[in-house]
Amino acid sequence: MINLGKINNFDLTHIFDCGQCFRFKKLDDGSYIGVAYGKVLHLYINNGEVFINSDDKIWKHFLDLDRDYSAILKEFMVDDFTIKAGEFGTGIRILRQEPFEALASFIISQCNNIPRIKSIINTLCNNFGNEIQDNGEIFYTFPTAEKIASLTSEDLSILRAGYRTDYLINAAKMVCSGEINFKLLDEMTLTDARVYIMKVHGIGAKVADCFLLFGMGKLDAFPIDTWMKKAKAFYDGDMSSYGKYAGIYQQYIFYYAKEHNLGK
DNA sequence: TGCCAGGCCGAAA
DNA sequence: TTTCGGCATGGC
Repeated sequence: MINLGKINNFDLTHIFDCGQCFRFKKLDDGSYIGVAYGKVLHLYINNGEVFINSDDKIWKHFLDLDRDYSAILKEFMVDDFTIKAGEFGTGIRILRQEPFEALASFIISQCNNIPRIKSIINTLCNNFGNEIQDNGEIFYTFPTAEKIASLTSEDLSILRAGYRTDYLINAAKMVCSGEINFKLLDEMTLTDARVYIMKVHGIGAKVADCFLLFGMGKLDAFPIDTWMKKAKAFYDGDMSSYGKYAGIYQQYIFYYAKEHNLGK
């Protein structure tokens, strides 16, 4: 394992179990392991120092290591609610997930619970992803859009994903045909990107914002209104001036609100 | 058994 | 423009 040293605002549980990704699991020794970018990532923290199984530069990108989250938190925690949310979610980093994986995952997530989302995605990968090995153990990559586009809803019936299956196949086909172009999305403003992606059948405001935040790195996605309005029923925070990193702030709020059963 | 889950679609009001 | 039933399925 490679020692990355101390990384400020870096908590494995809050990163991998806050609901932004679905393919990482906690091992008995407290480390986390999963697959992203077609590779196995295994990491743990010991005495505040982060250890990682590979020095591939993709992990610096994936883990968003160049961003100063402590500065963001400092700016974020300004009132009772944001302080509680920020303290609760300390250590979250917004993962830079692969666009198609994020898109597919959040299509599957709709009107679903997290254990079942993980189960469906696990079945999807085990059956249609590519096999890779790490220390003699077998893992599976997330299937490509091309692979999913080649399948029928009957092929995917083993997922037991219900009506989401056709949404998934349709989105995969649109990615393959170029009707959805991630590079094009990359250049767009947040507003344009929302309009663009929501033209896809089965992608509404929620899935769109999750995809844009976790899959496209559009940190202004997932804006204030959804959870803050609900949270305001319990707290008096005002997030209106925090546009720049709204997405990150929103993940703190979302995580906190969900864990505390707020906004029902 | 019944409620609900990190929703969305399409029709009706 | 907002509201609402239906949708597949299984975790709890």
